[in-house]
Amino acid sequence: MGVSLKQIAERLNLSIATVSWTLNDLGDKKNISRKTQERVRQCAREMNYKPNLLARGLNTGKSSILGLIIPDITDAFYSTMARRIEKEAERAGYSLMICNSDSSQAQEDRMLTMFLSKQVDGIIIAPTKLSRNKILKLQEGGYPIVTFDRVFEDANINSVVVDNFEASYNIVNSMVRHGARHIAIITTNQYLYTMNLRNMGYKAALEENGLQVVESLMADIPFNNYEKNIIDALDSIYRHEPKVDGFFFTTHILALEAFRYFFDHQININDGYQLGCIHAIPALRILCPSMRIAMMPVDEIGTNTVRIVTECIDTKKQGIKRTVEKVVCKCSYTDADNLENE
Amino acid sequence: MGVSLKQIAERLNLSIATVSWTLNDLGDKKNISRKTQERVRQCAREMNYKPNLLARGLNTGKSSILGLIIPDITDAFYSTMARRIEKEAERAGYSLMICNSDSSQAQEDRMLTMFLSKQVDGIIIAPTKLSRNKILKLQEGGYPIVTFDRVFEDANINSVVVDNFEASYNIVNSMVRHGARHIAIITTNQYLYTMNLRNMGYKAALEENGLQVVESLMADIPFNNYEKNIIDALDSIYRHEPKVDGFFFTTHILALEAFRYFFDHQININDGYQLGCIHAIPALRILCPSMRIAMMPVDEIGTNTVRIVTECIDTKKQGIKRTVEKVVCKCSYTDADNLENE
DNA sequence: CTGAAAGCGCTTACAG
DNA sequence: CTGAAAGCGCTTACAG
Repeated sequence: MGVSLKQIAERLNLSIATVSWTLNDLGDKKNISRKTQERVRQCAREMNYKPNLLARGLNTGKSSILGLIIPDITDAFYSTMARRIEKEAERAGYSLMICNSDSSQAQEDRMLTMFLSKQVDGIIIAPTKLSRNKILKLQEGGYPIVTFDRVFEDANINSVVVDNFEASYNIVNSMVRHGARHIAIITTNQYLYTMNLRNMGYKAALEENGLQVVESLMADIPFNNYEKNIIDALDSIYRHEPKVDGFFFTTHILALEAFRYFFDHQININDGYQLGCIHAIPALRILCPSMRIAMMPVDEIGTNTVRIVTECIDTKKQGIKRTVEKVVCKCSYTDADNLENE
Repeated sequence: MGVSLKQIAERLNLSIATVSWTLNDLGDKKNISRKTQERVRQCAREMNYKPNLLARGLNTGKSSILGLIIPDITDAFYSTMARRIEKEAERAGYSLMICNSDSSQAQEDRMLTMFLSKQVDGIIIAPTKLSRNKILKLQEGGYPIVTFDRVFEDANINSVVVDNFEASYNIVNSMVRHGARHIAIITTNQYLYTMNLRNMGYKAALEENGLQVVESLMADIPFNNYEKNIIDALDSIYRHEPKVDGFFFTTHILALEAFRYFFDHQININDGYQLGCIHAIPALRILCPSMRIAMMPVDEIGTNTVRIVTECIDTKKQGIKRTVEKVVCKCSYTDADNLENE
């Protein structure tokens, strides 16, 4: 094991308290002589002292760790989110534990209990639908927790949300205005509230523009084995709706996968189609520079989730905290402007 | 705070020890009556008892946490590695803390000390060159630590390595055999041993095939602001070596970025060029289906890093542990065969 | 069959 | 100016 306060204290013939106070910069406040403080610091350096955070945590009841639960770190959206949240957490004096839930409730449950056992000070989570009750109970018990991305319909849970309806509406509306008449929508995990909103935004935009909502243009892809499922879905769309002239992808993962399909089937998607996507990864800018994109505000979401959870930790005050972040809808990946200004 | 063993013990009029043993499945061994055990379990369930892992860790000297330090979780290679390692760690009974080092030694240092303070049981790290001494010292002190990906030249540190020289050699050799005569190589962080090996593999393949190593075909991109730097580098290559007919990318990040350049400059890279890349992401299969790829064995690396670090934890025995994993060099992304069988 | 007690390495009132 | 001591919530010899 490492060096303990006790060892330093013994070496210097001081009490553990004196050493602890000095090393925690309470020396002046505790009226410990500058000379003693210097001796302590010197000795700690020599012995390469590192505080045992388990002991400290046990004592203070704080671990200085925040827990993050996301569906899948290999999803570029979540990895950038994780990075951002790590940075914010660090600034607030916390380190971050990241766990994947695989979008499975069982797994999410296990991560949640593990975090609680580890005495994590607060939890940030992009939850599956089914965890709602558990999360709600935690929050009601005064536990600092905040949801993002896959938030719930009701407003009783701390959350950082985004207007998914509006984002979808704006994208699809713009596609129509630029000439698309038969726009397909590709969703997955339709049961998620978030996804549902995107679906509704799509429908609203069509109806607003006097276009029909056509069932066979709407594909919901089971996320399990989506690589195969999307092929079937696109096949079906082309079979039933050969005049399809637009695709609205509700996640960048499906968009990328669709491009594989277009490529394999030698469909020149950059000609005669309007495309739109919720969020995007850099590769998409190369594959389809003209795609309309509703970019998730990663920075704002990151900042606010951490802010909310730390606020919950600091002030034990109740009350639901919820912020709504602006999605930037752009005409293309590189475009700086917001679509709404069209 | 949560429920403690003490509270359960008081409620049931038992000792803390009895409760602890029962809940840790030592009841039978300790000859605690089945009836008592049942009462304890029942009560724990009712009170929603969750063990405080800080306390347990402080006591046992084990945190059951492994630390992972990687340069950047948004890099697809590292995120898949992290996922894999998390899974393996879990199977071995550990949870994983992931930290980004940003390839900065200062940051890496801080993460390392943080992990030690948190009493992490072992560390897996893709290190920057400069951390060598620190890591070596830790290992010599008996601390379980293993490196991967960015390993060091000497063999004194536990590591899971890959034959970067051979991988590069095979890729470039195949490019030449398929007709390329002026192959550019794009590197970054050339100072890393790993990168250096890739560079040497490239040179060896050229020389073996009677081709000259041309300085102006070799671009080393400073990773800071690589998006801009690669543009300058490619500009320079096309200026000095207009006959360039092949590109060997030493990382998939640079490859993707180069495709942006090719696209912006309307260079049809799928015609008249031989391409090769170390590792790849799915988008590349769409952008350039004919690219030769040396795929990093993510699963094997993940399995072995965890195996080595847990072995170090379990058996305190010394001795350097090192494994060399096979890189699969393929003719194209979807190709199943190994290039060597050509 | 079960308990009393020490100890893991800290922090922090309390005391002088 | 500094110390003795309790306690955070566990585990685990030791004892009966």
